[in-house]
Amino acid sequence: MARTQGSHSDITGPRIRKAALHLFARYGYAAVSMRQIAKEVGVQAGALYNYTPDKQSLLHRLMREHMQDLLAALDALDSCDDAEDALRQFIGFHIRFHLQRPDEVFIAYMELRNLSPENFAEIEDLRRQYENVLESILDTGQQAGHFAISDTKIATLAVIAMLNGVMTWYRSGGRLSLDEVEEIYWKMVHKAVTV
Amino acid sequence: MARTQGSHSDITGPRIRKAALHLFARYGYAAVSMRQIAKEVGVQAGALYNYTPDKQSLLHRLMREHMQDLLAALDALDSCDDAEDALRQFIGFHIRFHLQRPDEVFIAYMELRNLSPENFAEIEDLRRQYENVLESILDTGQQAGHFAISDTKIATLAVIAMLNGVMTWYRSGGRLSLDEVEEIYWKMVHKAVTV
DNA sequence: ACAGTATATGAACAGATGTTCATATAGAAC
DNA sequence: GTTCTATATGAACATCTGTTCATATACTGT
Repeated sequence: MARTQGSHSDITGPRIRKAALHLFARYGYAAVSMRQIAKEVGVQAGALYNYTPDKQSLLHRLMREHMQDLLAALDALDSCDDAEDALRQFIGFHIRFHLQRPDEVFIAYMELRNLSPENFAEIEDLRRQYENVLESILDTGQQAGHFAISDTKIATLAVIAMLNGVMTWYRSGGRLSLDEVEEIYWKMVHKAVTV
Repeated sequence: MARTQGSHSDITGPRIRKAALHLFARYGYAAVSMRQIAKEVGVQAGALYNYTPDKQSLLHRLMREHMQDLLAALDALDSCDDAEDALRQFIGFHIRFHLQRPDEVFIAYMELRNLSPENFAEIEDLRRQYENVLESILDTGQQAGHFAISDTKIATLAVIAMLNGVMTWYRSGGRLSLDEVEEIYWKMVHKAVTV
């Protein structure tokens, strides 16, 4: 056999990335073979190389696109003049965006060490950009006298780490609604950064 | 050749676990081969099987021993009557214990999905025990009227997630001393859980 | 209908994988 | 010194690894 009926790069390409995303998130990049990805797509392993130069690039692309989507979505929010409003908005955005993309989040977090040095540097830069947005919010509130934070750099990392914790336990249809989760975290974070 | 000079299970055993710990933390369980571990120890791959029935058991043992050490160390602390004292003590303990064992912590966190179902259940149980200690502290303080927490279960996970964030950025000899880090996190957590 | 291009197959590559085992030597006990 | 056991070797097993490539078929434009 050779080219199959209905085959199209517009279809196969996304399907490959979706399968890779799913498998990488579930078993880890190193534990997943190109043949497993191909099998999930319903294709032979060789066909994958029409869509990625190698396995590493497949991982890198998934992570890069995720981080770019994250930054674009954050950028699309209405801007808030008040730091407290901005912080609340950030918390809600972070929780909702990440809960909608559990696989991407998991990979972006767990597979950093499987990136080549150049690819790693690029992803780290995107991550830093995201953190900087929160840090600016905390800085602004601090200078306006609304917040009382010992160290805004650390507070930034602490808040993000805390919010990321949600991904490990939240299940939709569970005890708490998304609104409730958002409210609980907002209360905790707000108290933590306020005088 | 066969048995080598100076060979002893009391020496080789720990060296194998140390090498596995180091390599698993650095490259991930799936990405590390038995031959790599053997090479780091200075031995042939076959010799590893005098010390572990298989690769999976090697990972499991490392994780189990780490969690048991953690629980034992926590248990050895002086007990505090006051919930605020207990919380502060817990925060300091968590940060210091985990920073002393970065490889173990990393593995216990990242390699859960590479455990067999039975092994996973065992490690999860130990983790739960640890979380329960913090949850009791929060419950006690809540009932005594010192804390104002919407949901102690979530607050427990939030605090631990926040503290775990320290492992990703703290470097000894860096900008902040351990005492300073502890103080900053204590302030944030204390404010977050207080009225 | 035909030519050109896009997209797949499937075999092949060299090497790595976890694990087993017959065998050999080192150390311990008497 | 002899016997027994603990501890290693190194070859072998079948299978899997990422990647390449000649080839064949499906689609696209004329």
